[in-house]
Order: sequence, then C-alpha cells, then structure tokens
Amino acid sequence: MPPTIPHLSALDTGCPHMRLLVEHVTSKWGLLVLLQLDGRTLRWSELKRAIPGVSEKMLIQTLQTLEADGLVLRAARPVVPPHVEYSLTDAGHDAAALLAPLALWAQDRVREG
Amino acid sequence: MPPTIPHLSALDTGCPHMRLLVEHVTSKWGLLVLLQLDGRTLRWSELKRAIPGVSEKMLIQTLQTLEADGLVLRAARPVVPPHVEYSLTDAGHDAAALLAPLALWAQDRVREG
DNA sequence: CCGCATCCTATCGGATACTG
DNA sequence: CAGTATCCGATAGGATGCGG
Repeated sequence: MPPTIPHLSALDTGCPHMRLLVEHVTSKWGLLVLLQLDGRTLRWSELKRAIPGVSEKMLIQTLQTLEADGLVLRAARPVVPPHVEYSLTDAGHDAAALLAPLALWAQDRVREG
Repeated sequence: MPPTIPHLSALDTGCPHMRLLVEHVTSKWGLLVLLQLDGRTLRWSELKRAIPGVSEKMLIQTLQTLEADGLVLRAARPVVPPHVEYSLTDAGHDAAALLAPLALWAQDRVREG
C-alpha cells in the first residue's frame, strides 16, 4: 500500500504548533462547534442548545480558543440583553471541510463494528 | 459560505463511539503513529526512534488502542530476541489518508501566523 | 528487543454559583 | 443573554524500574 503523502517529506510530524492546532480542532467540543457552525451563524444560546451536554465553561473556553486560532468569528452587538453571534472564518470553514469526512468515516466504522 | 456536508443530516455529531475513535486517531501519539506507518512497516524500536519524545508506555498504549480499533496490525515473530512489526490495516490507511491533509493544513497555517 | 507495573503530576472537563 | 469564578474528580501522559 502506497503512502498517502510523498512520505513525510513535506510534513514535520513532530511540530508542536501543528499538534496544538490539531488538538484544538479535534478536541471533544472543538470538533462539535466547528461542525455545528459549518455553513451557518449561531447565537451563543443556540449553539449551546445545538450541542447537548456541553457546559457553559467548556463552550466559552472552546469558542475563545478557536477564535484565538482565527477559526471562529465572534460578533457582539452592544444591546441589552447582549446579542452575540458566532460563525466560521474562511480558515474555520477549511477546518470543518477536513473534519467532516473524518467524523463521517469514524461514524461509518463504529456502525459496522 | 455553504456547509461542507448536507447539514448534519448524515452525521450524529454527538455519538460517543464516533468521538472515541476520532480521539484515538487524533491523539498526541496516535496521529504520529498513523502517519509514520503510512505506506510502510516498522519494527517497534524503529517506530520509537521515528517518533522522538514518545515514552515506551505511551507508544505501547497507543499501538494497543489502535490495534483494538482495527487500524494497526501487529505481527510478532516468536524468535529471541523478539521481533515485532507494525503496519496499517486498510482501515488504518483510510484514517491516515484523512489525517495527512489535516496535519498539512495545520502545519501550513502555523507557518504563516 | 519488547513490553508490563507503578507512581506522580498536569491538565481536561463537569458542577455550581454569581454578574452586567 | 452571555458570560466569569471557583472547586473538584477523572484521566492523560511522563519517569522509572523490572522481566522474558
């Protein structure tokens, strides 16, 4: 079986920065947030409802991490009560596009076995 | 921006089994093992040398997890001293094929920012 | 050469309560 | 509504030493 990429020539598999970013987007809630925001904009409360089981702490923390990574866009309107919308940046959409097939593959595999 | 997949219709984003498998293949050492074994067979000691910084405990543990998931194949020849070879199953190769682009994307992103 | 067992610590992540 | 603050248990993962 041939390798998927021209073997490791283009990839520094040990790079810690790359690892960190991968950890962020594949983390328990990071993955769900990116998939939920793929192709649409959601308010904080909508996002929370769309991801059953997530705690407020983890949702905020995950969103802040992904925002710092430049994957998630936070748009706050200064009204009362507060109105905050989350969406994906172009880079975030790229990430979602890479993660969706991975999630689908994993789901298909566990359905059989 | 249109969604990457026909929105969440085919994907149960909350499925714990799917999550677990994703965690395994994207884990700190799981990712590196799959990429290193992509397209070639390595002995345990070779694999350890190919992944700088990995402890024996984590390497074994990771390999056993991936083997239990049906992604890694362990072939032990009953000689002394022991000779054990690791390679990818077809499913493991599929996983590597999905992970390599993700790793490359992450690497390209951290190089800029 | 390959792997198991034990200890130890840092971090992840859940529960709860409080604020502008 | 959209967070912040604090506590606390579980686990990931590193260090070390032993065994066939």
